[in-house]
Amino acid sequence: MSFMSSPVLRYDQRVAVARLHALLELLPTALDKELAPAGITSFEFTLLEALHEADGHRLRLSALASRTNATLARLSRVVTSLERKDLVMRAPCEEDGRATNAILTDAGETVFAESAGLYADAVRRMILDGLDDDGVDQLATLSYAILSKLDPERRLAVTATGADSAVCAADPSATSESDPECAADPERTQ
Amino acid sequence: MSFMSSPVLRYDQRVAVARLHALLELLPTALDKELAPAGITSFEFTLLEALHEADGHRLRLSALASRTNATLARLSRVVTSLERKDLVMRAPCEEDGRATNAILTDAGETVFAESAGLYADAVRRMILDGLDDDGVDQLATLSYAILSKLDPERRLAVTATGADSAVCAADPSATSESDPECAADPERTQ
DNA sequence: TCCTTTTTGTTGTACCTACAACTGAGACTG
DNA sequence: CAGTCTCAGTTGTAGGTACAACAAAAAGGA
Repeated sequence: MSFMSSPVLRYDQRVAVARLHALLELLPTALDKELAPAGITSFEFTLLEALHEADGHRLRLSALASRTNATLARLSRVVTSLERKDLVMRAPCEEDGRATNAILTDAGETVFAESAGLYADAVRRMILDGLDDDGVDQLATLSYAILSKLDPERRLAVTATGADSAVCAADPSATSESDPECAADPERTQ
Repeated sequence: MSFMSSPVLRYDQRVAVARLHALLELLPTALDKELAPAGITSFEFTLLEALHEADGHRLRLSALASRTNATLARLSRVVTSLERKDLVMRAPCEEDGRATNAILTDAGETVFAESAGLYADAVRRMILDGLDDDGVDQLATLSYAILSKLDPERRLAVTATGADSAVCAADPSATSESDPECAADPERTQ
């Protein structure tokens, strides 16, 4: 019990971590500000995007939680908020009485379409623009490496193996026999 | 007005951004959980660390804001909270009647010392462990590239040029003639 | 069938953060 | 010195998020 992992980090490690920390502090707020004109947050955009890409424009809350890397509790509240703005509807799931589907409304689809450009521009301007192809590749690899340590059991959509993991537009055959009424996805955040 | 920057991103870009987004969502919470045993948040640790490294264990609130990439409003509240826990004291600045110094107390020093190992371990386990030296270097470079776009005027400590930028343990001669009574640092967050 | 466990959400509570309005102290001008 | 401007911090308010306790449905066992 005398040495424990050395208490301090190397200088270059500290620099890297400090910068990452600054990024964690600043980027979310900055992204949110870019989407403010559309009346939604960056997280809400991700949610609308997940619904847009989903079969039947609907997804179970637990599936949404997995896609958006959020807690079910958080998701429930955000969906309630989006419901008040008429961007999303709730509908009970026919197949499973416990489950609830979140469904993108027409108004939600409109807002998503409007904010998609806004979001893409923001992402380009604040993240991608200075990076060459190698940089993008490194960003993906590094992020994945860290995420893997945060989610070793690969319960999240981002760390899931397979082509549909992060951003594929819909995964038509994700669950074998489920009809569009109940979008499935067994994984959840916590 | 017919083409606007192409509305969608390339697949590899979307993957990288989605992963980064997941990181922004998950890492802060995960880090906070690691520090919970010490009774402070990751942000509070950064604040204590900044004070610990500062000359005379004191820093003006605006300087702290710059170091921690936070708003002055936020900082004011966090310092109040730390004051209630006796980890930090407030003292008016002798040189400038407007300014307030935050001073690390002995108890604060103790908590910092205790949580430093906790934090270093967490950072290693959740961020650094899977990365080789190239990875660390890429992380630093990528983060800096993005931060530069968020803070083009280099008002923040992380993006400041010079050796004291991110993590140097104290910068003894930061301000030419200021005595330890009033730690200076003209830059602020907003 | 009855009982227990797991899964899916929901909600009470507490805390944290952003934004904007505000106070008080220097600085600068005439 | 009055008037104005800027700077440093504080605080009201609103909204977001986490954690834990909860209810209801489904699954699994004896």
